[in-house]
Amino acid sequence: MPELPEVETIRLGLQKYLVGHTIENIEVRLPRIVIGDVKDIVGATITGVRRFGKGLVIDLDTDYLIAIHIKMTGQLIYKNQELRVRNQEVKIIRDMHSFLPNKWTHVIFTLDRGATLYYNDFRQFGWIKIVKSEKLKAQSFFKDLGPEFLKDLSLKKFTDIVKKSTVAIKPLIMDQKKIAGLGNIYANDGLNLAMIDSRRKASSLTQEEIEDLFQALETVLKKGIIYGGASELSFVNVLGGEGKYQEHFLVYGRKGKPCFNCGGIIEKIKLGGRGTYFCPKCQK
DNA sequence: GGCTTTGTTTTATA
DNA sequence: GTATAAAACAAAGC
Repeated sequence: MPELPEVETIRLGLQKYLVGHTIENIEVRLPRIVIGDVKDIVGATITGVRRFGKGLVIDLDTDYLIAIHIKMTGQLIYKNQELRVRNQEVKIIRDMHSFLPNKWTHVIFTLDRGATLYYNDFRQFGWIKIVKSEKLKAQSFFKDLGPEFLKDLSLKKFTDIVKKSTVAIKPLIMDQKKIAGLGNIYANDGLNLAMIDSRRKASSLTQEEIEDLFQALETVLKKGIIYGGASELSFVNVLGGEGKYQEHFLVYGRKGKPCFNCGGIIEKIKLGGRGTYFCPKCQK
């Protein structure tokens, strides 16, 4: 699912292709997705793209910005006349990506120089907010976001968070208010790599285990970014191409298969209301 | 038609 | 107020 590495993959693409483009028009096909007034940003030029946890921010040369959360199934796809040949070379993973706009296209940003940015979302969970830049940190989601891996989460901070919580370790590290960026894939895989039982009470982890987990989570997140994210459900990059991390899952989605670490058979349980994959043999 | 999927978001509880 | 838990929400595939 779109987690830190997937959203970072999108950010890198948007940063590369969108900066310098002017927004000429915005067509909103599903009003529920868009919060704020699109008229406020027509004519603005894109200056940069930032990421906060799983959230994206498109900065403009005006007082406004565009904040986007793609939740489970959102896609941001960039098309450009000049890139047409290149786009065709990108492997298409679902029919829904073949033609744009399609029935899951809810917002269409028409940019200058023949470019278009499509927002697709077949479950329609995502949102696009148009807000004054200074109000970003007052928005829900951004307001309560915790520190994040590979950015502003130090081992010390991580240790403090883990030690003072009585919640099971997996739901804890997936709590965006505590730590931003981890979702079900990377939380499961990181716990397997660190050989820690997802059900353990956070405060029961030793200092050594906390350090192992910190390292393991950074490792799987970096790996996710290197592979361009995991195209498990509907994730694609901004050119509509798929990521490769799903070919490297350690435990996520691998119920009944052998653990790469010890050969134990991976089990699936429900923890904190979410599917949890783990190896009962080596995750202690 | 019920169950499952996820990332918030809201509501309830301690 | 804080921490936690559980339910709700969205749509679609099986």
